Amino acid sequence: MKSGPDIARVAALVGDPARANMLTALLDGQALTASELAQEGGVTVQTASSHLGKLLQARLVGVRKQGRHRYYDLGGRDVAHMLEALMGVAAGAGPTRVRPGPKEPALRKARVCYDHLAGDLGVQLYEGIRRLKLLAKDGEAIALTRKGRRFCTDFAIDLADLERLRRPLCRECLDWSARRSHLAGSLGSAFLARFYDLGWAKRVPSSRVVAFSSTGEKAFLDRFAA
Amino acid sequence: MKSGPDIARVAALVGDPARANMLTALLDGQALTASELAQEGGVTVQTASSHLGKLLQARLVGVRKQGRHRYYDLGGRDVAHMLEALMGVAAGAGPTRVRPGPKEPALRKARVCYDHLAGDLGVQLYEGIRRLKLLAKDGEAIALTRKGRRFCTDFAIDLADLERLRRPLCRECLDWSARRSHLAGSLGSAFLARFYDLGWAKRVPSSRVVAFSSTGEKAFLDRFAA
DNA sequence: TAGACGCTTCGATTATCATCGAGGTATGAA
DNA sequence: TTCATACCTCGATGATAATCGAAGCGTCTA
Repeated sequence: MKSGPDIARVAALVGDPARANMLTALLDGQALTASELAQEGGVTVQTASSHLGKLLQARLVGVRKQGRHRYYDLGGRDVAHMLEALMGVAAGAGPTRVRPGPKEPALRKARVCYDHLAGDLGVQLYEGIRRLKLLAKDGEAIALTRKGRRFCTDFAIDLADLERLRRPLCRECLDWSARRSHLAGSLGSAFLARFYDLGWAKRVPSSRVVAFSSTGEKAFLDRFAA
Repeated sequence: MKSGPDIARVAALVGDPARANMLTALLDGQALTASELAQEGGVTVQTASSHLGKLLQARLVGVRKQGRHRYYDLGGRDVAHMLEALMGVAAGAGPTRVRPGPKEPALRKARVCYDHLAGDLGVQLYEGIRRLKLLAKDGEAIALTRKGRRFCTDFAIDLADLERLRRPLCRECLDWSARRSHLAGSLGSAFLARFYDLGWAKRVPSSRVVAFSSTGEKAFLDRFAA
């Protein structure tokens, strides 16, 4: 009966609206201060502090002290993955369907998932580079082909840098809106950073939306969704 | 702020211990009656009924009436996936670490995940058939190679049968214990069924453990983990 | 040193929800 | 019909936990 990990404990933590909002706010990978998270959660700082204490104890978030601020970030990639999985279920569940707010279509199109691109464009990116044979499945891991490595160099992504990290280079991540995979891992992260650098896209403040400029989107589609 | 699906609602549902236990009991894909689920959850039937009503409304479970019984099963594959993701986080979280009960190692080695094989042996199966080039990634979906199709026929798996279903043939599923992918989809399901048929393994009653006989395990490793 | 700021801890209040007894409604058996 | 089973609904009870005011503790600025 009591087999496997204690799933109810962590689910209950995410089950509180205030905490859920905080976690979702952290889902883009950037760290936020306790007061900012209180704002995101729609509660006072005292309440938020209590919540953060619990999340911290369960390792769902981490902290870095910096001066008189305390920066909280997500506990890890598996936490992000779990949250996205929850969204996948929540999206198609309940009689109280999520009413598609004004931001919804934008989120569906392109958003940040921890530190890489998700949404329609994220899926297009992944499928594009698969179609161009820049990536190949080799056994368990996805790996860059020779052609892929050349492409990255051309695209000003320093592979040597990425490979020094202990983090896997390529990884699939399931998209809750598109229900398809997109590219995660350090390479996914590097791609997104490059899009920012090139001025193709930028983050919309205080949301997970990634806004592509019209020229940026054209360039993006040109490269990857040919 | 209020962007994306209502994650707290579903998390709160899973957050109750009784409901969590019920869901975990359903994770192996077989349907259970309301009374059986009450037992699994450690509550009376009235309480269980209340819980099941909520889970049903949120589509986390489904029902089939059959005579005077009501068979509940998991709402879908995405629900199963979410639960596994939660386990992944719960496994490595909290100061109250899960104490590895007697069943734990067995669960880690081989268990049922909805309807296919998970755990170490599940991962070995997947990696084995990848290594043998029976599967290939083609764009977005994983597909059987010609060699793979021949293998299945030899292994007495009726592909034509499987392909009539609307369900995808091959699919990856992330393992919470091994943190690697294993094979899901109707093919994953067919493989497991075949292992039962061959007498290589059988289910341990009222648990998710899949017990391989010693000869069965040898045959399994011979084929897939060569 | 004083004061402002960011955050946490403590304590009291309140609302939510799981729980189960009692009673009600289908289904199946005798 | 009558009884038993499987399940659900209703209502009362109780425990848990979210919430915020007040107060305390570091840290930065002047």
